Amino acid sequence: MSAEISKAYDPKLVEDKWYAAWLKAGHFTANPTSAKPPYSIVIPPPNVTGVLTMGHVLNNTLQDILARRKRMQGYEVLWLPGTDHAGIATQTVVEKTLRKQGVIKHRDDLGREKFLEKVWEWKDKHGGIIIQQLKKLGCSCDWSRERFTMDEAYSRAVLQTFVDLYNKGYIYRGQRMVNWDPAGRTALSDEEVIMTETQGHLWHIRYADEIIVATTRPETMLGDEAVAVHPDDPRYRHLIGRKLTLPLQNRQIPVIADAAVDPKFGTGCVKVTPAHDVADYEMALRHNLPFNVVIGPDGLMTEAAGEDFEGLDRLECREAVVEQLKEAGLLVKVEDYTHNVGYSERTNVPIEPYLSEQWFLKYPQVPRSTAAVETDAIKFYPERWQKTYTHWMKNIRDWCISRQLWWGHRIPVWYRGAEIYCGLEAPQDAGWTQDSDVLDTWFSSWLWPFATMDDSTQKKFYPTTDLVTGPDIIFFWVARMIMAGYEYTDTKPFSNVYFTGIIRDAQGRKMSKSLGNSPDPLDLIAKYGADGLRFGLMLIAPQGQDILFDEKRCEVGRNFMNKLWNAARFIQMQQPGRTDHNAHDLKILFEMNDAITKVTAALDAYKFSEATKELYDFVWGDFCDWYIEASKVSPNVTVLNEVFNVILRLLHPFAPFITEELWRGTGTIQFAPWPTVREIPGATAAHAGKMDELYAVIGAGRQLRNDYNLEPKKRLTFVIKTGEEIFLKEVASLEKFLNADITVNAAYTPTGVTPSLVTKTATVFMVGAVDAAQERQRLTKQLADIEKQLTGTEAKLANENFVAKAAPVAVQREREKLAMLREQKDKLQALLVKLV
RNA sequence: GGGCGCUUAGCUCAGUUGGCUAGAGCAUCUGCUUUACACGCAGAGGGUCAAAGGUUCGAGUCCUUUAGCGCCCA
Repeated sequence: MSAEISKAYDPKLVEDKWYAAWLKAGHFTANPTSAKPPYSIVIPPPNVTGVLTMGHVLNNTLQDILARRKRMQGYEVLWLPGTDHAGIATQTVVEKTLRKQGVIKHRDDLGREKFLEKVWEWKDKHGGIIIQQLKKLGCSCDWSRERFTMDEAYSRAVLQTFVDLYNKGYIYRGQRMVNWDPAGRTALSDEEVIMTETQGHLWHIRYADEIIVATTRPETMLGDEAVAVHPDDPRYRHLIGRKLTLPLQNRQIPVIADAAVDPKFGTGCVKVTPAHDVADYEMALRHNLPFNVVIGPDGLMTEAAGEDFEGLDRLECREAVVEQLKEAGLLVKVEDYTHNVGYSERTNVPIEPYLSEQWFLKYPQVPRSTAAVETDAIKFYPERWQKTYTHWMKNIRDWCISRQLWWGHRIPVWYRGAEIYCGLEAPQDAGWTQDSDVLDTWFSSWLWPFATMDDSTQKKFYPTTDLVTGPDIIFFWVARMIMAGYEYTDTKPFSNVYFTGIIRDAQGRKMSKSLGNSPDPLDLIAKYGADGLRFGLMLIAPQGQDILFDEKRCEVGRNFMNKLWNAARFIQMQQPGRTDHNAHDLKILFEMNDAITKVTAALDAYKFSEATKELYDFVWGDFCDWYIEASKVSPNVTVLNEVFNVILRLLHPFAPFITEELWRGTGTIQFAPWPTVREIPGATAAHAGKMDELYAVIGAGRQLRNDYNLEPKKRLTFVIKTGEEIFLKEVASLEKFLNADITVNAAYTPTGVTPSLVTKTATVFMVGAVDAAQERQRLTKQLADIEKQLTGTEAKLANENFVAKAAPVAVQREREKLAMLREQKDKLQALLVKLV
């Protein structure tokens, strides 16, 4: 620390400097040959082309806190970073950009290879941004081990996994109804579909004299192959087996009976569109109906839809169909109707059920993975996510893993006529064509905890210890990693999973780019410092609760860093003096031990905001408000330094930069030992209690001063009436705190009107100021307060049940309280009598 | 329809296995260039703990029901 230290803390002069120094020293690099016990955590890989959001700030601050504390606790720490290729998101962004630039209309214009070149170019240009941003935040990742899901070695592991699961029979190909994203022109897994309650209509259409069907999607009628009724529905039994003419298409379709029909829905007869509805598809299989595809993969109507409709977008077609039905007099009525519609997580367009040839995975290791979480072999924080996990695992369905994209790991399967070959390399002989699909991005990220590690790293650091992620990807990622871990490493991939809350804006809305309510973390870092941002956020991030973020929070963090900075300035200005432990020293040393205990326990339990609050209160309240103020009377520089040293160490995981800057110990604070409680003679809870009473008297004195509007500058005179010894010893500090001349006198009797306040063990008299009326009012109010409490306590003790059944400690406590309150009451009454 | 969570001061939230007068930060009000800090100091006001019922000597805390909000799954 330089001799001249500025009044206000400026993080800009500190943060980048230290981060560069840490990198240069290689402090974040994990050593697999170390003798220290291992601690490891893998980053949830952000989208390679993404930028830092508040969600990332939260998530990565938590991981950094875990990693930094473990380093201080003597672990060999690996925090493994990396990015995800995010197939559909990245491809969409690149395609959109090229389109805007006028380079192409569609990726087909470039062709697969050229397009992929463009994506790689994009990745090289934008791929590093989020990594740089994580560094700004102070993340202590081992950058030498940074991985990308499309790295050569990683890709090989992904393909190897596919081949292996194929050979084991877990992977199969089949013609199925899948969730189709017509904008991305790809299949999606169930998890990528977001069900949204949508206001729509229910159109009632007359198919024949007696048959009216109700539908939310009239455009699909062009592909109808039947009308179905419930077999026991008396209204329609006589129609089963008959044929009717499908309106607009003039095709003959049968009336069939199927128990899946709900007689209560609409009129009780439903249209059956085998190729465009999941339930209808199942029904068609049962009844051997043809699959008539009228909506193409691009969301446009096909030739089969008829010449009036071919080429129309599915939503335009809906209007056109309704219009023609209306003209034909077949539209019976239209009702408003609220129903759930699936939207693509990525492109935000309504999902189309679509019949296509896709690859599916039957999940391996399901029972073992389910049990792991149920038995706490893998522990979830907060615990309640267990239920969500278990429910999903017990209702697990095969995973559609093929995507009709170009950006990703291409499926390692080749075809030649009816022959299929699955392997890491293409077959040598001629005539083979590779499957054109790529794998779902999550099919690569489920291998992340181990596929990112080379052998020696794995040997030391796998399985990993903690995982920090959002509950929104519990199925996408967490569950799948557990299954992959057991399948490929025969062990769990991590022991603890901490689920963060979701960051929302001050109005509780999810932060999103389109709403523009997501502040740029880099702006916040520039304004408040990374430490301030981290600390402010940690203060409001309780376990498992969503976080309503407001920029004001960062101010609290910044102010706290400034407070810490100025405490350091104060200490720096002190001259060595006294070395004994006075009452204030013992008090702060007790509180220090208490803080060490509480912060350690909170972090052990993953209660980050509790730890942060404890630090805030200890530093600002105990240390700055009381101990530094007391030090102004007579400092003990050794104790000031010892306590401050502990503060810096406790705070380092939360605020790495400023603590390193202020650190006066040897070497970097990053490897300074995590504080532990030290036995200090006299630094007891009993002593701290006495000191709290002293502080209460100071509070009473200040209150008297304020109540009588006396300036802080004005020197006052107080008499403290008490038999407590500590007050006699602390006259000097009382005088400093109260800016007053203090007399301690156990037998004091005031003459005339003397404002006073009664505390638990003392009465504080402010000698000299006079206002009988005001004083009577004050004392009366205080007396009323005491009497109210007294009534409650008396009632409690008068209750035989309480005395008989309550814990003896509780009863004893009440008795002591009663005695104290009676004493206070007597004192107040005596004072009031004198005022008359 | 099933599951989970939330409801405490104007705002955002703490509140351990039930037990001192329910706390903090922000905001508000009063007074302060007190020689670490106005990103500060001292003090004050502000709450029927969503509602009802129950268990208990005692409920913000445990149980039941209801209402509102949010999320997940069908």
